Order: sequence, then structure tokens, then C-alpha cells
Amino acid sequence: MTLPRAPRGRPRDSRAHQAILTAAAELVAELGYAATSIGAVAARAGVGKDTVYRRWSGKAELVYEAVFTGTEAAPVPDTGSLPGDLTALLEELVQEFSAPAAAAALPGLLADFAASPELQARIRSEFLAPAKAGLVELFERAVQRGEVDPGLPVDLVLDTLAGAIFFHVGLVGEQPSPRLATQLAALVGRGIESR
Amino acid sequence: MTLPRAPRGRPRDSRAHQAILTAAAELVAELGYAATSIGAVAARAGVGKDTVYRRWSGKAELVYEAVFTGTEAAPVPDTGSLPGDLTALLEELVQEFSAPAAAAALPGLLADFAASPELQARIRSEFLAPAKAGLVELFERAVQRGEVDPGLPVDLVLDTLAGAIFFHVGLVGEQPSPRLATQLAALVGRGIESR
Amino acid sequence: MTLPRAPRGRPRDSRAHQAILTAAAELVAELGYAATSIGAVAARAGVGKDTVYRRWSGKAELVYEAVFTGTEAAPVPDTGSLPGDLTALLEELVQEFSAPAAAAALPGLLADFAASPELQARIRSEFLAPAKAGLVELFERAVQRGEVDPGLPVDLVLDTLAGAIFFHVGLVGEQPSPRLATQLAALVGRGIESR
Amino acid sequence: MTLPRAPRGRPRDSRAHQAILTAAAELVAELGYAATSIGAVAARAGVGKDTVYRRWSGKAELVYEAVFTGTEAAPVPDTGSLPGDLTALLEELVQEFSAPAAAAALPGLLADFAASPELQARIRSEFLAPAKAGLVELFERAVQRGEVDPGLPVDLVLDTLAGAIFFHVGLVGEQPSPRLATQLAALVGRGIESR
DNA sequence: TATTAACCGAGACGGTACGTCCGGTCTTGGA
DNA sequence: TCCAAGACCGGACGTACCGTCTCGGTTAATA
Repeated sequence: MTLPRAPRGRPRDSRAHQAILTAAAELVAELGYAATSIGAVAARAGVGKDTVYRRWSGKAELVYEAVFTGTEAAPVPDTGSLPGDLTALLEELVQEFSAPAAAAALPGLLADFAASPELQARIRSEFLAPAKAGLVELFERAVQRGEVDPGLPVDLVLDTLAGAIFFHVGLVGEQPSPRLATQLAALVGRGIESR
Repeated sequence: MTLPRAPRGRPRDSRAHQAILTAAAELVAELGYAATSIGAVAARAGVGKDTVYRRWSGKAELVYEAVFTGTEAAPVPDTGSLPGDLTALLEELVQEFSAPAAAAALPGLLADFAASPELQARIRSEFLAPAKAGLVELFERAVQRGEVDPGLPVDLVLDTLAGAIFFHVGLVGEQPSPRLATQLAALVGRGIESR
Repeated sequence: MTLPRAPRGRPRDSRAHQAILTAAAELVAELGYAATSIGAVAARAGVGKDTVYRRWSGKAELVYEAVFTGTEAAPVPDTGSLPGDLTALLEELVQEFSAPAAAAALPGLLADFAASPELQARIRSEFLAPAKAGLVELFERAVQRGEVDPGLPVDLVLDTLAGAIFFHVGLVGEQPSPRLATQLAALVGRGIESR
Repeated sequence: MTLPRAPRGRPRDSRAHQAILTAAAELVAELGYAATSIGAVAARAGVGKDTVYRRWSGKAELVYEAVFTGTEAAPVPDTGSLPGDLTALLEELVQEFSAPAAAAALPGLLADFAASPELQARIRSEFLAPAKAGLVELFERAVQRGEVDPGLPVDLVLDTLAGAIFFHVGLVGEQPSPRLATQLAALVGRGIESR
């Protein structure tokens, strides 16, 4: 157990914290991920570079938190049918991935995460694990309704959904078609339904 | 018509060209994409930096050619059935994406390509367009056999297949399961077959 | 009035400052001015290149300070006679110009200074102006003793003395004859004395 | 003995020779010595770089010939008196040194010559030796007229005259005062006359 | 109330890579 | 053998960031 470690000295300034996140999200949206530097984020936030490094280990962690942690974890959709649930889930995912800052950050972010085992583990546990849990819940209900068979390769389905959207958003660079979620839900939904 | 533009002056040395590509592929496999610098590639190839910049505009273009252009364009599979064709196609794709240098390069490469409109266009026309053409051919045969309906969203299927594999390879960082191609072919194959 | 401009942030490291100057002087003496690069100076000083560029705008300014600013401004000689004063002044000047680092640096330094209006102004105000002031003082005493007439072209005399020594040292490249100062003092001294 | 070595193959193109010299003089006058590169000279002359290197060993030799060899060796002045001869000689020297291309080239040229023993020797033998010969001739006449004593340190006088003008032209960067030659002739003339 | 520890902004630190430029050489096809 | 063109290797340039460190100064909780 880690003791709570009663904090001594001056406590961290939460306004600085927020200012850094805001500055990071803005700069990523304006300049892109690669052209966003820690120094520039600190300068825009009116903060020293150390104040950034004291809280985040690097650009990837900072931008990840700035861009993807604002989103409230939406409840797992429950529309009563697998296609409906999938469509709802994907619409959410599409929306999250195609927000300006997110779309600008995603490819670079993924590259930095992929290059570091520690970050890879973090992304798996903090981003993919909850998503997988939601997907599992959704599938369990579909199994009970007889729509899919148990034993689905959930990881594969998750990689497929996320990968499809990422590839589309990352390599097109424009707002994704509004039908993307529907089409993808249909494609994958039929791919996994029982027969 | 593009004029042949009679070449003048000393022609470019094809051994230098090849040495650079080899050095780039090796360094990416050894150090990863981010830690590979143009200067280091030039040094290992025994070449001046200018000789690299004369041929490629930057790291992304160079590594892309070094890692993905060696592969011979395999013929579109024709096994007689949609699932067979898809599986064959995906096995090829999985193999190409999970070669050591390719797996090490992919995330960073995709990030750099996504960050530049010019490179984005190149990847679309040189990598995705041929793949789409192959997929179209494959689907046309499946339509004639009655396995799928005409009017498939081929782009979406392509993004789905490539995205799924990329996401899997990029975020796991290990050799992909040998069943990946089969499972994905089954998933997507069933998703698009006519009924 | 220049505001004191309260310094903020980490102060500059005076050991780095000194190490750079020492390294620059050594390299100029060893390799010559042209073969001395900022990068090599930084490396020998154990310092990043930025640390050099933060203090000096280029090689000329750095080497000038490294080679000519160590010298204490010697007091204007006062031997009681014009020939004595001139000889003493010139012996000092010869000694300063023919120190190994100075002799190696002078021609290149002069070339770089001559090529830039800003540097030209600096050399005029920081090097020539004090020398001229000393010469004026020396001449004023000689005028009072009746040795020279007032209204001497001091600038011309200064250019003549410095130019003669520079030309000799720069184009011979060896230790100047010990009689150089004496001979030159005699030549110019007689040239300006009143009759 | 070196044989005349009957030339074989295509003879050198003398128009190229002249075009290179002209281009070099122009570029030095326009951009200064340091900013003039062999490549740029070749390009402006419409010539390959090798054609330059085939005739000159480097920038210093080329610019020296381009800037200082056009001048016809003026005859040694013979006005009948030492002051007159000196003034005439110096007016010529001032004019030669302060021509636009010469003034722009001199400091850099001197630096490159000083940095190389071979070039130093060339400048001594090709530039200073003839000048010294002229000075000797001039002084011999003055000795016969009883104006100066034999045994003058001719080298020192030459360094003084040339150094004074060089220092003045190089560090002022403007057209020298028209009185420069007169003043300097008076100064040095009185310095060496017999009494 | 005084001490102390962690915070803060600023900016210098040693390093590394960038992409450009030039030097001097070499290699084409053609004159 | 020369020529124009231009590629070759090497190396310096000056800039930008990285992540760390060092200032003077601030802000609480502890003693």
C-alpha cells in the first residue's frame, strides 16, 4: 500500500493544471501534434516548463489527457437490439475521434504510444480496457437476445471498429461521412450475428 | 505528355540509392522510426546527407520506400470463393504489416503521412488505390458468383481491414496471432455477404 | 538611463563563459581562424552550441573577445620624450599582435569584421577608439614639449602604426623582428615631429 | 627543366577564362568576398565548376587574379623629388585598393593568403616584390639627390605604406579621403628623409 | 511565529537532429 | 583533352526542442 503521504509545502496550482491542458488542446488543434512542443504549451499557458514536466512525463501523456479526458465516459448504449447498440456506440466513437483536436492528435499520439512499452500499457488499460468492458456488456445482452453466439473475439472486434475509424479519420483528414457509423455498424454487426 | 527531359550531368548512383534504402530499413528495425535520423541513415549508407535529400523530401518518404516498396505487388488472390480470397488477401496484408521493419515503422509513418496533405495524397494514390483496385476485382468475381451484392462500400471495407490490422499490430507490438487473418476474414466476409 | 532589468531565470554560468573563451583561443592557436568552428569550440568547452550563440553572435565576435579582451589596457606610456613614448606604445602593440593566438586570428578576424557594418562599428568603438585616445594623450604631452605641432592627423597615424604591424605580422607569419617597434617608432616619429 | 609539353586534345577555351574572371569580379563587388562561392562564379560565367578548378586552385587565387591583375603595372613615378614621387606612388596605390571590387575583396583575400604558406609566398613574390623593386628604384634616385640616406629599411616602408592604406580602406569601408595619399606621403616622406 | 518543503515563472544548461550550403572531386555525354 | 551539368562525400552552419537544472520568490502546513 502506498501511504497517502501527507502533502507538505505549497500545493500544486490547479489553475496552472487547467491552463496547460487548454493550451495543449488549442495548440494541437491549431498546429498539429508534431508541431506542438512542450515549450510552446508552457509559454501559452503562462507557465514554466518544469510545471508541465512535474505533472506529465512528456507530450504524449499531456496531449492524451488534454484531448481525450474531457469526454465524459458515456453510458453503454442499450437500445434493445444489436444493430442499434452498435450504431449508437460507433456514433459516439466517430464523434470523439473526429473532434478537431482529436483528429489532429490521433496519429501522432498513437505513434508515440506505440513506441513506448509503458505508454502502450497505459493506453491498453485506460482507453481500450473500458471500451472492451462496454463492448462485452453490450454483447452479453445480445447473447441473451440470441443475436450473437457466445465466444466472440471481442478484442478483434474492438480493434476492427477502432482501427476502421482511425484509418478513415487519420488518412482522409476531413469530417467523416455521417453514414460512417451506420455503415460500419451494419458491416460488423452482420459479421458477428449468429445464424 | 511529359518530355523525356534528356538527362545531363552525372547520373545518380544507384548503389547509393540502394545503400540508403537498406540503411534506412535496418535502422528503423533496430531503433524504431522516431530514433532513426536522416543523418544516421546517411552515415550508415556511407553517403552525404545531400545525397539523401536529393532523392527524398524527408524521413517519411524515405522510410516508406525503404520498408514498403521492396514488396512485389502480389497478384489478387483467386481461390474461387469470397472467404478464401479474403483470407488470402489478409494473410498477405498481415505478413506485410508485421515484418519487423514495417511494424516498427508503421505508426510513426502513418503519423507523418497524416500530418502532411502532400504525403496523405501520395499514400492514398500509391498504397490505398492499388489495394482498392485489387479489392474491387475480388468483389466483382464474388458478385458474379452471387456471394455479395453489388454496391459494396469498398472504401469502408478497405479502411476496416487495414485499420484492424494496423491497430492490432501497432498497439500490441508483437507478432500477430496466426489466426488474425482468418478471424478477420470471417468477420468481414460474413458482414458483406449477400443474403 | 538603462534600467537594471532585474535578471530572471537561471543566471548564465560564468564557468561556461570562461571555458568557451579558453577553448576558442586554443583552437585558433592550434588550427587557425578559418579551421576553427563554433561546433568545435563548444565541444572542447563541454558546452552546447546554443550556449555559445546565446552569448556571441558568431565566430568573429567570439574569437575577438577570446583573443583580445584578456589583455589589460596598459597605461599610456610616459617616458618624457616622443620617440620613447612611441617606442613603448609600439612594443606593446607588437607584442599583442604577435601573440600566437592573435597572430593566427588577426587576418581572418579583420576580414570578418570588415564584411559586416555592425562589426566594423564595434571594432572602431571598442578597439580603435581607446587606442586613439591613448595616442591623443601622448601627442598632447609632445605638443606641450614642443616636439610636434598641434593638428596632427591622429587617425592617419593610428592607421599607419596598426596597419604597418598588421601587414608585417599577417604576411610574414613569423615572430616579428624585435627591432620592428624601434624602427617604426623612428620612422613615424620623425615623420610627425615639428621642425 | 619542364618540357613545353605539346598540348593534346581540345585546347582550353579562352572565352571561358575571361568569363570566369569577369563573373568573379562582379560577384565580389556585389556580395563581398565571403559570400562569393566558386559555384556561383561558375554558374554566372556559364561554366562548370571543374573549368574553374582546372585553372585556379581556389577562391583566393581566382579572386586575386580577377581583381588585381587587370591593372597595368604603372611605371615608377619620376617627378624629380621624393615627396612628389611618393605622392604619385601612393595615389596609384590608393586608387587600386579602393576600387569597389578591390576594397570588397582585400580583407578576405588577405586572410586566405595569410592562412596558407603557398599563397603567402605567391603574394610576396608577385605583389610585394615588384612593389618593392619600384620603391627601391625610387629611393635610389632620392639617394643620389641626397634626399634620403642609403640603407633604408625598404621592407618596413613598404609594409607601412600598404598597411596604412589597407587598414584605412578595410576598416572604414568608404571611399578614402582624397588627401589620404598626400598626407601619408608627407608623413612617411619626412620620416625617411636624411638630415 | 518561524521554519520548511514543495511549488512557481523564467530561462540557461548539454545534447541531438534538422535542412541548407559549400568545397573539391568524379562521372556522364558530347565537342 | 576539354567542356557543361550535376551527383558525390564531407562537414559547418544557425535553429529548434528535448528534458534537466538553477535562480529568486511564493504559499501553505508543520513546529
